[in-house]
Amino acid sequence: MPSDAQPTSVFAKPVTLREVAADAGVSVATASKALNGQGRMTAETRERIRETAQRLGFRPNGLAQSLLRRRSFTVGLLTNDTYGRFSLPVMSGISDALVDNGVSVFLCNVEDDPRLGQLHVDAMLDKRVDGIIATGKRIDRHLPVDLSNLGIPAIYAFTQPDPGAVAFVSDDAGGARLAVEHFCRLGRRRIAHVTGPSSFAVVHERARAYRDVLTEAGMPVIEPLLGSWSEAWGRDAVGKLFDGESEKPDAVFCGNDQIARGVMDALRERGLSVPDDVGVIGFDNWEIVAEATRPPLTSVDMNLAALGREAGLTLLSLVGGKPAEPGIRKLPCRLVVRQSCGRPLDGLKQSAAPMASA
Amino acid sequence: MPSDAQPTSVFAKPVTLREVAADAGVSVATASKALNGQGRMTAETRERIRETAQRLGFRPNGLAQSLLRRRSFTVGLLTNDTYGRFSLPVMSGISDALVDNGVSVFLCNVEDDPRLGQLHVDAMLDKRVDGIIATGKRIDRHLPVDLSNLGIPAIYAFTQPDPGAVAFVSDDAGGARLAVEHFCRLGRRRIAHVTGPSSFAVVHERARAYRDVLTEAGMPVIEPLLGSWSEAWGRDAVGKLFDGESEKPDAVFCGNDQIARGVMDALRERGLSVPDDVGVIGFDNWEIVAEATRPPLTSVDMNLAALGREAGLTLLSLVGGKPAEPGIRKLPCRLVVRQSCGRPLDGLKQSAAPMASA
DNA sequence: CTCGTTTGAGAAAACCTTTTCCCAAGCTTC
DNA sequence: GAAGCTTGGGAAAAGGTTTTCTCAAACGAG
Repeated sequence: MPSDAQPTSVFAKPVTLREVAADAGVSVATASKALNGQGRMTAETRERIRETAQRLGFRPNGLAQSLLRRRSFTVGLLTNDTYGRFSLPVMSGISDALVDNGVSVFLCNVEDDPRLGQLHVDAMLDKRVDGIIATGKRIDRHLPVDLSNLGIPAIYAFTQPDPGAVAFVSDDAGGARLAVEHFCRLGRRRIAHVTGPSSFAVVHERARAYRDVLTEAGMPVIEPLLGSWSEAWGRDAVGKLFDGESEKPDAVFCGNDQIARGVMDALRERGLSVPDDVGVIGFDNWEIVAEATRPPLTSVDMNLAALGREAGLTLLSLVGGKPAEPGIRKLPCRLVVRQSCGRPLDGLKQSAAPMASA
Repeated sequence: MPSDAQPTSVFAKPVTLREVAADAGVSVATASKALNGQGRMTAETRERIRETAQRLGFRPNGLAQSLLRRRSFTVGLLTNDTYGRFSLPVMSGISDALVDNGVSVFLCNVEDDPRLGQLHVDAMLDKRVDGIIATGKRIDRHLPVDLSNLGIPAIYAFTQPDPGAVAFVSDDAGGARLAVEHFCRLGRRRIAHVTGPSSFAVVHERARAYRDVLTEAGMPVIEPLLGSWSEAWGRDAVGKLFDGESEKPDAVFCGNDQIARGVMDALRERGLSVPDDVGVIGFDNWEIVAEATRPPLTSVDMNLAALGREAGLTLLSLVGGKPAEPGIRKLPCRLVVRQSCGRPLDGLKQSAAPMASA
């Protein structure tokens, strides 16, 4: 004896406002107003309609609403970051910021294929997204799409923007300062920098900050070692830093967590202790890597979720008609301290004496 | 002197079919038919309308179309996989399969929060998605959402389905067989298995396959070592396997790539060579890990993109009204051979002689 | 020359909701 | 008792497209 109160059978046709109105014995106009708290009517009528809607499982058709409001409550997110290492936190931030406003996000991976990019942008335009956010895996490359004359707002997050657009990126120089200054405060005297290839803009930005901090502090600058973003390069770099005749570093600031991991592995294989002999700091705070190193890796976090949130909110206000200052906004990084950078060398070990054991 | 052919100024209101029709001097009905290749009219009329639409930059309003067709060409993807390690390949497969049909994907991270799950499901329902796909980070846990009486088709991909639903998962037992049989073919005689915690169903499934293959081959079974999914556990497990008095393994099949990495690191630290002394195979084929190990890691790939593609296509046919057999479909894994498992021991080293160096 | 058929194109309904305008009934006020 | 106001609610347009009917003109056959 099934209760027939709930008409929700599998694949039932959604119930419309018209049906609710009919059931409650009013017009669709009145029903609409009742459910939206608009118009004037007796409390009794309003309640009866509400109840009917509830009972029937009415749910307003978003497509019809969107059509009328000329607003789909939908945004598109384009990315070329296959692993989602950067995009996913950004996505998550965007989604967080928008879900409360009833806005959903289309995620589209465009690889580096302009055809695919066009395909997805067209699909978004057809679906009348309210705006588009572009994100990527590096700040200095443009996605293979043209978002400049779409008729809807576009925002760039962690990827190279069009000129005149609004963009949010991480403050890489600031992040690098955070790391190097932390080493300084901890009493490290010879700080090296191992980073990625010269073709990345952030490599130069961070290297410059590295130099600046050390120069300001009157400490020796070791020419940054440029290579690839891999563990293998991190291991190689340790050879270059520790094999020569010159004085050995007591700290290494790495361009990403994978390099840091390589550095740490190589140091251990040489019998050097991290953090006692050499402190290590990474970049990206990719937890899956940072928490697997021995000891866990101190790393610069780019606050990508916050960046995504900002981007989402800004897009929303753009959609709402409020103009936004075009240009690139750099959002601060933060240092996530774990154990690879060591604790303050207080008294115990005040002079610059790297390589205690070995 | 700007060319005034293109009316596409920034934030221009989209041009409608009505405007195209007016400009071409026909009715909207005719215009619609002309652009869709429907109806009958002179080739001249059709061409003129097409050209007008082109010139005006007309793009049919998908919302209006969806409203009429009762089909939004949109699907929702729910996941709780924060790192996207499993979800992203699935997502990519789904997207690949659907983009050609003009279908876009809403991605929603529901964490493990029922409130968030409900929120996102409601948003999808409001937006009239044609169907929903649930995916996750493990096969034996259900997402914190109820997809059973939504009135639209739901499919499960790489996550625990509702009873009676359609689901696609990886064939973990098959994947394990692939790995162990590969070791057998390569001539390894003592194959160990280091895997994750007992609370995961796949741990038992794979362990069983491991036992079965060895038993069938008349080879010794070492009781599988259950621990966590971490590198640290992989390193510990090497201690357990190689410290005792019993005969040492010459191969280790690991439950994921991180464990495999830990195993390889520990073996190297003991002076054992991979693959010469001990072969190692991982699971997941997480390239970022598998390609960073020394040497690169042979690993079982669950073909998640293909799984996503299947799920997408099946959902599409469900949406189209074709019924699908409910139940769980296991999709085959494949072995990605790199260097950690070694090459066939041909002649050179036919007897079982592990631990050559040490 | 007339009847029937084909051709080209338009009118209108449908999809579902929101909002503006309008109207009738009841009430107050003088 | 009439004029004006308030109250409760409905009719209709709007949003943009597709599709089914309908219709007039042109054409062919007898």
